[in-house]
Amino acid sequence: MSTEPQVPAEDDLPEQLRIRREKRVNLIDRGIEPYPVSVPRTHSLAAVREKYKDLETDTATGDQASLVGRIIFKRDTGKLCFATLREGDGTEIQAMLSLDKVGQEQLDAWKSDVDLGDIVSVTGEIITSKRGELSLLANTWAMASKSLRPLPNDHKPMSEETRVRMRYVDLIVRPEARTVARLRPQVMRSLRETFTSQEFIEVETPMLQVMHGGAAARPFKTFSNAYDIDLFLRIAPELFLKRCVAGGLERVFEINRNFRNEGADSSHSPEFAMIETYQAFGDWRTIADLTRSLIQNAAKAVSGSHVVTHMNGREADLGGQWKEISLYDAISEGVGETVTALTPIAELKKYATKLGMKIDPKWVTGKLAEEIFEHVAQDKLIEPTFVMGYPVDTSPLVRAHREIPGVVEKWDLYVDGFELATGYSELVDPVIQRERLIEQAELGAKGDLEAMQLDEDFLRAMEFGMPPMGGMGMGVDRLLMALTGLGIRETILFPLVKPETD
RNA sequence: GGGCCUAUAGCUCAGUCGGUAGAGCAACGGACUUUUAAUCCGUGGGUCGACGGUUCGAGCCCGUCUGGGCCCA
Repeated sequence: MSTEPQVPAEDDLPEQLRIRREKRVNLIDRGIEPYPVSVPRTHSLAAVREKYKDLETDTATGDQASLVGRIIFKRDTGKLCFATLREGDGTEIQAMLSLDKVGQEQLDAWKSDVDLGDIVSVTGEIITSKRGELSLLANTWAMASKSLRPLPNDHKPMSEETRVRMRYVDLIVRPEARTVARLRPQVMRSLRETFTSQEFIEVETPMLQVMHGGAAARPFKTFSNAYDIDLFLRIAPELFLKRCVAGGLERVFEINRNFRNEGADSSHSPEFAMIETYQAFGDWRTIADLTRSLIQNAAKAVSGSHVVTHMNGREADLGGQWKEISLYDAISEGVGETVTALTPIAELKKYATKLGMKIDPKWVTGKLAEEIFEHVAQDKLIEPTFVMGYPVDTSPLVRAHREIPGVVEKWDLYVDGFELATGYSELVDPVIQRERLIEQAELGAKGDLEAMQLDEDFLRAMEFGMPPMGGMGMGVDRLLMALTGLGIRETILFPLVKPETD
């Protein structure tokens, strides 16, 4: 079965598709190339807009230009035709074709050959119209690329499914889609600049891994013919970045794709871009400072200040020092009793039941505590908030808290109610690390599909001596969400969608 | 995994009580030398997601499946 869109036999085509195909054939029959190798273009539309921005109404400049753009608006009248050309950055300029400039033959051809969505080249004089619109008054025109499909209605937004399945059309018709597409590289550049300014170096570690580790998640599995072994698409780069730090690359980061074989919804995608970074001789506090500067600099890069404006108009202030709360204090407040990492699971279950939560019997004590926290507090975590101090049994790669028993030096950063980043004082004791990973392997043997595997090579690296370090992971797509207020499928150009079926 | 909503023209959507399928934009033919979602006259365009069932008759009711969305676990 092909996943290509099926084009039915010619005579079965919907009317509008059939007519456009006939127009293409008609062009060829008249010796006109519908897809020429090149067309005249002397200026970008943006350059013309910039140069003539102060031109008064109804002015003829005498300046000649050849402009190219996609027709997004077209109005044919008897002897004077108007069309709006749009180029990639969204800049638009009007083209005007009048009988006395282009002649009857070219005017008729324009009316019959050109449709909304076609890409055309027009050559003529830069003018402003009687209504003040900056325009090119054509002497001649040429087809640059004939569109065989009608553009969607410009005045009604496309459904979300159509936008995602046909992002190219979304980009043509919706300025916000192009804005978001350009926002991502701005953020990426800002992140790399912040890292570089603090002497972090970017490394690239394997995406195909012999064993999956570094996070609790189900992996995608694949197979190497050459090595005759199963491979996993990585769920996290953590264990390789720590190998780098062991080797003396003291400050490293990686921005790249992770893959998790789990559900997809408005904040989860099976493949997603992730930042991970490790700083030798740092800890969870220094890495929190780094995280804040990464996010605040990104906000400044896209909006000019630490206050970002979401697509729905809401303003979010990401500036200043951020609030810190203790996980167990928040739980205690939520249930009205003192809860610590040492509170027995039976008591936690009692509190959870009283809150009306459904309890998964597979949850360990720490997992239950985290679930209670999310239940009582997540909705309140709108302004940026570091949630400090997580249970040890859900965090096998984190160092024990230097004061609080049963707790590790781990924070989660929440913004707009979702988890944006997580940071640790990393566990570097190879003996304790081995014990924790063996516990994970036992969970895996018992059927926990998210448990980590025992990575002997990683442990060997740690046994050579890893410096104390802080580490952090942050979802790039989620950072985009925090900066724009959009859902994850809007921040990813081509999110995974199930194939269309006929 | 469970619940609810949803699928109709190229796009966005209506469709009442089960009785010949509708609108706007888009398209096609015509008029118009300053239009900005122009206006005016005329025209065409549908396997109503798929498969079954009930019925004299199904876009509508029932079942199954597929895609999409939301909520819950």
